[in-house]
Amino acid sequence: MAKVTIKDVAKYAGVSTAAVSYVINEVEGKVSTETVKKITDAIKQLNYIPDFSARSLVKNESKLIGVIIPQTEDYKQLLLENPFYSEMVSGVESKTREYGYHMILSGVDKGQSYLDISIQRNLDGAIIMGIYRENFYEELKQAGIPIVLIDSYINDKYFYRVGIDDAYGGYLATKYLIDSGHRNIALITGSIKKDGVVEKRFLGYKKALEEAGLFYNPDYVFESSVSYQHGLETGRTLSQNLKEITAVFATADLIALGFIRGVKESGKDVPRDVSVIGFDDVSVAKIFIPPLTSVKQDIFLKGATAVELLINAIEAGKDTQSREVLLPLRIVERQTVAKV
Amino acid sequence: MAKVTIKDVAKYAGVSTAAVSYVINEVEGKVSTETVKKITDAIKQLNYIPDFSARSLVKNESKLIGVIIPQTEDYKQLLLENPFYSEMVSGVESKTREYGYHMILSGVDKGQSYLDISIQRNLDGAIIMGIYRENFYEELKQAGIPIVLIDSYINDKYFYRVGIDDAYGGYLATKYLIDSGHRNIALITGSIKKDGVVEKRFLGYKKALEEAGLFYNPDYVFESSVSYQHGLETGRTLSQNLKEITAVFATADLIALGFIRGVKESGKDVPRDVSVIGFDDVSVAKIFIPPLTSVKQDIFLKGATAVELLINAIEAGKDTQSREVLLPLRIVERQTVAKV
DNA sequence: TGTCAATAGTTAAACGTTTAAGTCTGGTGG
DNA sequence: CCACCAGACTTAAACGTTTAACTATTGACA
Repeated sequence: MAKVTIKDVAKYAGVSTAAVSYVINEVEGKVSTETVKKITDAIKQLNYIPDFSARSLVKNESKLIGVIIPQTEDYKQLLLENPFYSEMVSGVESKTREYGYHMILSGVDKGQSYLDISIQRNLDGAIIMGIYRENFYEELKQAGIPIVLIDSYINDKYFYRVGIDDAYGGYLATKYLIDSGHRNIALITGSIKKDGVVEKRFLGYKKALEEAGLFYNPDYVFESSVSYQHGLETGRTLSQNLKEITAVFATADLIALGFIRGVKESGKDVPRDVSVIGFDDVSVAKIFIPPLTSVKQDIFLKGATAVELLINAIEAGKDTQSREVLLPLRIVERQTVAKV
Repeated sequence: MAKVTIKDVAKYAGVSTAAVSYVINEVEGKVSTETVKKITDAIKQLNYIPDFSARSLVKNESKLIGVIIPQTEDYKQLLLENPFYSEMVSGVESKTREYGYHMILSGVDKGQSYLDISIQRNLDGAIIMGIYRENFYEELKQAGIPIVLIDSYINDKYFYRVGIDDAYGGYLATKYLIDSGHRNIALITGSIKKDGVVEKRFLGYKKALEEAGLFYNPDYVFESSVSYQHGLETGRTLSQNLKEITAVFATADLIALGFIRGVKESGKDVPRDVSVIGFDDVSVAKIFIPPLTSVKQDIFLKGATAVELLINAIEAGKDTQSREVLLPLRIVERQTVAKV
């Protein structure tokens, strides 16, 4: 069954391919209403569906956007097991489809530049989640397409950005613990890199302590990777000698969950022996036992918003309203922090 | 910065575009080694990257595969929050990239046929996860491309399939509970549809009971949706009057997790008051408290295997070895079932 | 010396669209 | 009645590749 092309439609309707193209693209005043009818009928009859590759070639637009999410260290596997990313991708797909685009979800191979796929596929735009090596962004600009960065503090006007106020989030979490009566609050966190999301949260933590007249104790920060494993390990060690620490702010829910597990393994309890607050409010946070108190951000919306920014930029050209949107944050109280 | 095309390369190297094309496609014996060198140099110099749209047009292959996963009932959102699907997608992406393909991840809109995107994008193949309405498959066949179905019992030789032996899995789970000394075993499950995955697991459950000389009691099966919510609710109601039930087989981890939560809410404990075994061994199962005993399948591998089957079919044409692969299953013992 | 074949290229059509430029056919206004 | 124009189309080039068919050169061999 050979592919039905615009030529078949033209022949069937007894017109030129140009006429057909005009009605597909709804060009005004080029073809009379009766001919339009003939053509739309033919399209229906033959079940014609345009070929985006061919269109892409001449119009230089593909209705395709690229989405990259971080990978494991061996570059083999997307961090899609992390609910944070999968929820975000879900938001992206939803809006993408709503706008009549499709999305290519991909990681980037070791040596490869993201530029490659952008050119190969003629991407109209791209959404990048998370942080990459510095010159990655320079490569990206070469592509010459609109790009939105999610959760990045890269200060470059070329990029559109959607994120949250991470410093405020860190502040919020810490203040919540302080307001609950805690004084000695540990921080369990991924690696604190200059201008990274994690650093901002850390800064918020410090600010809240300071504001409350509390002493910032570097011994209270446990810095490693943002992973369940890191939480688990510090939960284990920390609960051996809990000394004066009564509460913990984990800069990601996954860390918090690991921590709680580590604590429980050691026979202690959350929140009886130590309180925990997480960050992100990933979907598992609420089904966990005990349900995790966390700084909630709307992850699905984050993905969806990125698409809106992007498609605005693609279609409106330069004159898009905002280059940056910050989504709201709020504490959701569940059962992992005790009032003292 | 205009796009660099094969013509630019040809001009730069002082040859025809055909020659360039031959070296890109590594056609043997068409161009001399020295000319190859000239051309590859030119490609490097100009940083030329082929345009897949153009290639797709003439070769009628896009190096693009489509991946559809189920959606929420309003068709707005992918079931990507469900770790089962996100892990599988991760497996798909990994292998896809390894083979030099890209993947379009998409849901299907209400009225739309999946055929549309297949034709629009010239997909080389597709992977369908989960179950859809019956005539969906008929539409799919129209596309004329290889398609692999994951977790489907559709009996149609057109499709490639990867799955597990669900009946065996159900049997395994139930037998494990029986071997642990349980006699009155409830089943909490999504809706049991003819030839669905869930029905097979149910059948396995019955078989294990039978084999052990136990009475199958229809009052012990709680059938609704495969969701955390369903588990939660039956956990709540069931723990009110636990009468003689001592163990529960949930046909999905998410259900099991909800159930445990419901039980705990009512002041009872797992596995003290009731044992629970899940199915799938989703990544959260092991980080849950208590860690969930479950029938493990390798979800990532499932996605990856689907890609391998698919790309074999695409590239080898008809003569691919197997049209169907069943992945192994095994119990992973954790802390939710008690020996009595 | 003439024939043939192998090697190393080139030419040009084709893939399925879009779109600027061209053509034809009736009007309409002067 | 002529010039002009608007409306409704068609023609054909272009987008960036691939590839079948062709050409030109060289060399081997009878």
